[in-house]
Amino acid sequence: MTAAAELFAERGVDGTSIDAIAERADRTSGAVYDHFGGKDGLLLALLDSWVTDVGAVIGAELTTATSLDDRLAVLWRNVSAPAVGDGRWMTLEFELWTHAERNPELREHLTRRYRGAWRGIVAAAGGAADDAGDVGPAVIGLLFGLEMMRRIDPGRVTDELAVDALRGVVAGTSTGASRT
Amino acid sequence: MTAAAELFAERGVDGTSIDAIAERADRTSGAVYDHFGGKDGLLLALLDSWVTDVGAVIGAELTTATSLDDRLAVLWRNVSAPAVGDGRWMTLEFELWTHAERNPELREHLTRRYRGAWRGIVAAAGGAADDAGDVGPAVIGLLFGLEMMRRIDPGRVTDELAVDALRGVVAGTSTGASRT
DNA sequence: GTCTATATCCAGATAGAC
DNA sequence: GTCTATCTGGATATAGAC
Repeated sequence: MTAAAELFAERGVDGTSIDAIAERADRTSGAVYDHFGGKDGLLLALLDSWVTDVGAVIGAELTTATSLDDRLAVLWRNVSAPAVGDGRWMTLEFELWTHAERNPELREHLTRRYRGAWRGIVAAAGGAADDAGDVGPAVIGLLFGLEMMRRIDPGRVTDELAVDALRGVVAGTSTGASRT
Repeated sequence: MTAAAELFAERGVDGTSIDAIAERADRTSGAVYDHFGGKDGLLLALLDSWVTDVGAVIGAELTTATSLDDRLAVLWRNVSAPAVGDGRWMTLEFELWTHAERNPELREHLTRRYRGAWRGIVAAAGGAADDAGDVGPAVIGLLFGLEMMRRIDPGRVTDELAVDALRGVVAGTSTGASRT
């Protein structure tokens, strides 16, 4: 799975053959098929493992963050410069999303996964624990979108910009936000 | 190019062969190579054509939108339910981004393209025309990220949520926003 | 659990004729 | 500007032995 994560990040999922993965892991393709059933199964297994790791890191860092801005900065840091993987897992995450668009089984898996993440955001981003609705998708969406923009023009998306934008989204989607 | 756009959206860029594109266009692969030089050239041409179309639609719709919320709704509608293409161009856009991650030439092209888009956002989203910095990447990032979330769970990301979140981001990243 | 060997198929790309 | 023909390489997936 480590070999697959590396190669997927380097060459993309479609650009990586099972043989290449097996070779990097000092195995043969037969073993990969036996374990994961194919590339999709490997993708799913990888996805699950990654979510666990990043979630754990964020959870740990949040316990030492006091202000809202600190907590938002923790989220952003784990997206823009994560300690997990080789620091490029967002590339892989976007690719998983693309694949899910055309694979119903994978899409259902992602739906479940993201619903959990959205729920987790409420505690991290707001104080309003009763607001289980809009903050989650808005904050995660913004985190992902900002990272996309940052990859396109790294100098343009600063940490300060990210926290400013996140604070705005939290204010705009929390319960009781003013609506024009 | 229409054939390519359709097939890319249906099966993904890597899942589409030049032969398949040529066949749908009632041509042969030789003609495609002659015109675009290969799949990457075709991708670039497609990208340019799409930007022109969507930009024109948004520009037209913005002239009839008066309030800030109306203008933000115009932006969101053209991302979540665009009139251009078969309504699924965001899938293609995300895939182009993924390819750009591993193709410097394509990435430079995207950087130029997005810088233009960010500039265009200032007029649409704010009143503050002097604030050429943070609003653009923040708003486009949020639009893209929200659309990602909507694809994962369509019922969860309503138009109202999107406009609320966009309004928050505009407030948070405009000049003079309060910083804690 | 992993290997070898192989079946089957399709990809990108180019040369040269029309 | 488009075609046919073809070279060359690599992909998925499985069967069966160890």
